Amino acid sequence: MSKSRLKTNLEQIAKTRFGYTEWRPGQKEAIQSVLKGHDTLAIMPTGSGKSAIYQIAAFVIPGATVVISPLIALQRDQVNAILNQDIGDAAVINSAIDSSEREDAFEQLEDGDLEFIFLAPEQFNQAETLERLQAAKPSLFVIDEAHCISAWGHDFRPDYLRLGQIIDALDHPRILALTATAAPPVRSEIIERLNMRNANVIVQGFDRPNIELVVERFDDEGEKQTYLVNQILKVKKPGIVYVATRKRAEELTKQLQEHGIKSEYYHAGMKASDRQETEIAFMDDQIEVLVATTAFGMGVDKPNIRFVFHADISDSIDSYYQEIGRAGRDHELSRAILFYNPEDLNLRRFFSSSGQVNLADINQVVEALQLQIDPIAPKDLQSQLDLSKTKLKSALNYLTDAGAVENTPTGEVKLRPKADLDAVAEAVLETQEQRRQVERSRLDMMRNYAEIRSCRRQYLLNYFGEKFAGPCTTCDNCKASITQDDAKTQETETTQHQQPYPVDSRVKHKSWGEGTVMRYEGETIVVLFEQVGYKTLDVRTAILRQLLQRVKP
DNA sequence: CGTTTTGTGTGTAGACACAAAACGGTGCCCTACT
Repeated sequence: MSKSRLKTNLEQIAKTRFGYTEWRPGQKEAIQSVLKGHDTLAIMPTGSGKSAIYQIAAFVIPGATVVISPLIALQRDQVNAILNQDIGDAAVINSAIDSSEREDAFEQLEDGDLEFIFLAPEQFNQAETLERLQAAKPSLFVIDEAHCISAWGHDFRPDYLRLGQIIDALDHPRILALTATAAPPVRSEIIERLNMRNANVIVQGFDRPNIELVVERFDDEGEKQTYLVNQILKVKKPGIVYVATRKRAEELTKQLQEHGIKSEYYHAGMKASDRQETEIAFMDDQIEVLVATTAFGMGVDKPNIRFVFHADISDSIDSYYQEIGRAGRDHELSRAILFYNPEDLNLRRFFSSSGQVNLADINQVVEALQLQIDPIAPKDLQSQLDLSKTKLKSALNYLTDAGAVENTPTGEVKLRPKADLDAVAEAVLETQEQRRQVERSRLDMMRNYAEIRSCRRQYLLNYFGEKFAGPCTTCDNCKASITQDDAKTQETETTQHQQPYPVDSRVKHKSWGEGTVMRYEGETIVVLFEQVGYKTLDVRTAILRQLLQRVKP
């Protein structure tokens, strides 16, 4: 197929099947990358037609398409969207699907009558799922919301880290990973964990200039709450307030209702039916202010959200940007205010170190594995242990990374014969400690955002690897400095500071080990070290004291 | 780390002080019970 024919075909398909009159930025590029045979990671904002990328690619490439999606509700939405178009049949596989429907879906997939099959990574805990997909020989493997690999894979949903093995066991169909938000280190992890080959990364602009960025700082929790409620009363609605706990969600909602605001809360402790009802009411403009934990938001694309407030700080810039990005999809002016009390960092620190495995957990798993001659399924192993399913899986992932455990494609595990088990346990704990450090440093980056005096938009965009010199004129810091007339000269100076270590180059620090230069912030340089996470150094000191050495990659 | 719940001691009835322990966020899945 010649290039021009491919182009014409794509345009025709987009027009006739999807009703597209023109491409949105990055869409065609991503589709062409997949069609040319590249494993592709596409990072594009929600509402920019990410779904159409895999739908069109799947339509053009012969053979079935597997779509991994984290939430059953999202899977349902996607299937419905496909069934409303004339691009093939689609089905969902999950625990609510009974065995005959499941059987039908697999058979149709194998016979070529089903183009799309949607499932969560946990489905591969049943060996049958992989076997049936192997028989269907899918040609395209899509991972929607791919940042979940990095965000959830290490503790909360460890099956996300096994997707690479699944892909290999399927003889490596083309991979298409999609997400709205992924900073450079997250991108690398997605590529690595999925065993992507010849990977193409397509990134669309991150800037959302219609969202005003503001941080209000408090040292007294009571003052913060009062001010927050006042701001909610004043601001244009509808909007979302993110809080850290379920209890705060319920309390704040009650308070807002007493002020006559149409407010409801949303968190994972609610009945599924109530959650759904609340979400629909919010989408339908029947709720003015939704107070929610992080449970709310994935897949939500409501155009007229006028504000996203954070009553408690997020655990990372990644989470924060994703959450505020739900505001102003209609490109109208919207506000993102972070109500910052440094004490709130403690709860985030607690969350980021929970769910870890300790030495006793690891020993338990290793000892149980030593008694096994044949590979065993984790769920059979669990009955012999005093560990939650998630912790066991997480421990097994760490043991696999340390080279002590071998995984069969169907997910059974076996101890490697010659492993030095004490050394392995130590290595696992060290890897985990490194991860904890990196998580901490991600929270530090979030704290920096809250405390920074320069352009907040510049800080956010640079975090995602996008060049933006600032000032933006719509964040609180830029607005404050416009009145002071030195703002502009200051900014010019910052951008002209010396940058002796190129961005993306490798450097070595004598106590922090090796890392990658992420960005410059004024007179400081930010490096992401594998072992200790993000660190900010003064550029001049770094040079004078030779703190950083350049390393060849 | 901070807040809330549960447990202990006192000294004989109920309450009160204090200490210790538990809890705090994201969702698949699957099993046992209505």
